[in-house]
Amino acid sequence: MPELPEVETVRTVLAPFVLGQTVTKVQVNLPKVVANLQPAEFIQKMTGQTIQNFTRRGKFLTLHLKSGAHVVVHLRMTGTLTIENPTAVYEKHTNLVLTLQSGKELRYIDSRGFGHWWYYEPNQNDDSGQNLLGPEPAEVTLEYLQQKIATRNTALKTLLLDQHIIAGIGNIYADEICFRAGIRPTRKGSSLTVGELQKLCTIIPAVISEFIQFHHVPFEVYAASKGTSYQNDANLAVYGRAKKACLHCGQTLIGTRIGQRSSVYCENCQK
DNA sequence: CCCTGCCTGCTG
DNA sequence: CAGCAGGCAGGG
Repeated sequence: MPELPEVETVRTVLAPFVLGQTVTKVQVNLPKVVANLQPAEFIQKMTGQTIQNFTRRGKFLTLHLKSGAHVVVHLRMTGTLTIENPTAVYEKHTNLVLTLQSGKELRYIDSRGFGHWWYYEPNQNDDSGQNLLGPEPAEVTLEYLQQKIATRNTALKTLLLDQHIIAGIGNIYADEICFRAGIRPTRKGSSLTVGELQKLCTIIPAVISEFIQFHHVPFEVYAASKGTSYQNDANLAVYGRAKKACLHCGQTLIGTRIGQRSSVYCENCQK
């Protein structure tokens, strides 16, 4: 569910509540959430740790602990993180809870249970997948796209969704990027002109950073929606708008499937 | 490369 | 009720 801009929102909104905090208690309510440890081991290793930094890479979040260990969190489709007082009612599917020295709780809620947490000791190899990610959208260059996109006989949309090529783009922003670039998501990477690759190079970071801005909400707003409202709907040009009028030309937007993912584009504005 | 499984919940 | 959901790994 959350893509890079949403994950970045989670990070910036929650950072003030977790930085410098010591974990006083750990609850694991759904064992499989912790991907690389048994719940009891995770609880034992995490209790008493101090959170020194909270970073994002693609759609992955990392809690850096003062001990040198680190914890990776991936929200997948439905994972959310919230800060609550211990007295607050527990949402259904509250799968993991870290109680902080402030008295507040960092709660991980995930109805589908696809998301994961990984714990790594200081010198342990991080096999969460975040080390295999492509560059952040802001780091993409024309040369890189020529090498990774222009050589591929695969739909542009599918390539944009590949985290090994570029980190952080999901189904929403893949469609939005294609629309903004005026390129049909069905186009093969190999069919793109240098001009189009150049356009992508500018538009990919622009769209991602714009939505990070849109999502910048005060904690109260974030908390009120239980970490699920990212305030992006009003700013989406094509995602979720199949059969509606294109905001640029008025033509009916096409809804289709590309690589098993729902996709929307404008036949007139995108070539 | 395509396809499935992982899960629950919401929508038509 | 079927079908679909903003993600990803694993297998063929």
